[in-house]
Amino acid sequence: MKISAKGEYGLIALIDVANHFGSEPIQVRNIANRYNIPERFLEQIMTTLKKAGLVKSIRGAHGGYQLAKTPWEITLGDALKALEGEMSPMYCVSENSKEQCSKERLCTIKDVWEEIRGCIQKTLSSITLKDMCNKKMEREMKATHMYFI
Amino acid sequence: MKISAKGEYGLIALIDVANHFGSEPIQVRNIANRYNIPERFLEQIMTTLKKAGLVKSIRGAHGGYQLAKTPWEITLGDALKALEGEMSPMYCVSENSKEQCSKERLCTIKDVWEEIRGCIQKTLSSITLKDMCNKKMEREMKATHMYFI
DNA sequence: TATAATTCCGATTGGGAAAGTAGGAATTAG
DNA sequence: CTAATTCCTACTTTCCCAATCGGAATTATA
Repeated sequence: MKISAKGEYGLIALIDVANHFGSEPIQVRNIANRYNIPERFLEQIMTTLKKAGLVKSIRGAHGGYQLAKTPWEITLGDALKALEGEMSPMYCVSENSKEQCSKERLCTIKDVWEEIRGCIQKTLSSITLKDMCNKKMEREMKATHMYFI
Repeated sequence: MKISAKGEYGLIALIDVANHFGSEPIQVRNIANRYNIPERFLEQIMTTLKKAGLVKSIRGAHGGYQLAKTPWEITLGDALKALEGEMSPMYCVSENSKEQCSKERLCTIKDVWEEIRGCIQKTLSSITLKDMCNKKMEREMKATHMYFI
């Protein structure tokens, strides 16, 4: 029950792009170097994020990626749904579960999975990229003793 | 982010054993047949549950498995922890994460994983096998129109 | 005591997905 | 024109889950 490297890398990259919101596009190569992520792998992950409408790309020299929306319009839930599929512990409680489980009528466990899916989703959809950026800034200020006052 | 077949089968089996609490031991073969689980695979899973101290085994003819505690002393959290390892979305927030992540001091995502781990754990540790048995009985009564009154 | 029913132990296999690699096409700034 | 970049498609490699297998050890019972 762990998220994959794709999910982790993708989140890191997306937050990094969010941290540069409003400025020049960010290149895959830079992100990959900053966080020690295999470049060609991250390339593909960015494509996923683009298809999901979370980032937009600018091709050619000086190209790169930018957020497709504002940082407070994108939640971690959006991001992980694009990267990992819906964060649910069991297929039977995923949104796109086509075929209904044959044992559903007598299954007592499904309710549990449903509850867990719910609390995960609630948490993830309450946190925006903006929140993550803010938190990062706080952290860095503490780490470098750059307090206001 | 899905639980494995091992986790699912194991939970089903454990609940089944709980449903027979107080009576004769239940055989792997029977459980496997009842729920259409590969018998030899379930065998191994039961070993896992036994090592975790959730069931006890009786060897030889007329042997089988019984709960090692009462159904209200075992939570779904206990069971899944034995079967799947701790239910957390990321290694860095698992109890037994030996080596601390080198980027931890500046990592803003860990808090999120921690929160998710917490809510999953809270849910799972609040539900006992007894609860599952009760729920099952309710379901079956409804399904067969055996209402009291 | 022989037999059948079990759990127990260790090894092995097969498949599929995750993780990463690779080549080159298309696009664009300078 | 050139260098920097994304884009597209395919391939490889690695790993682990799921399942299978053979047989040993244990035990009730006929």
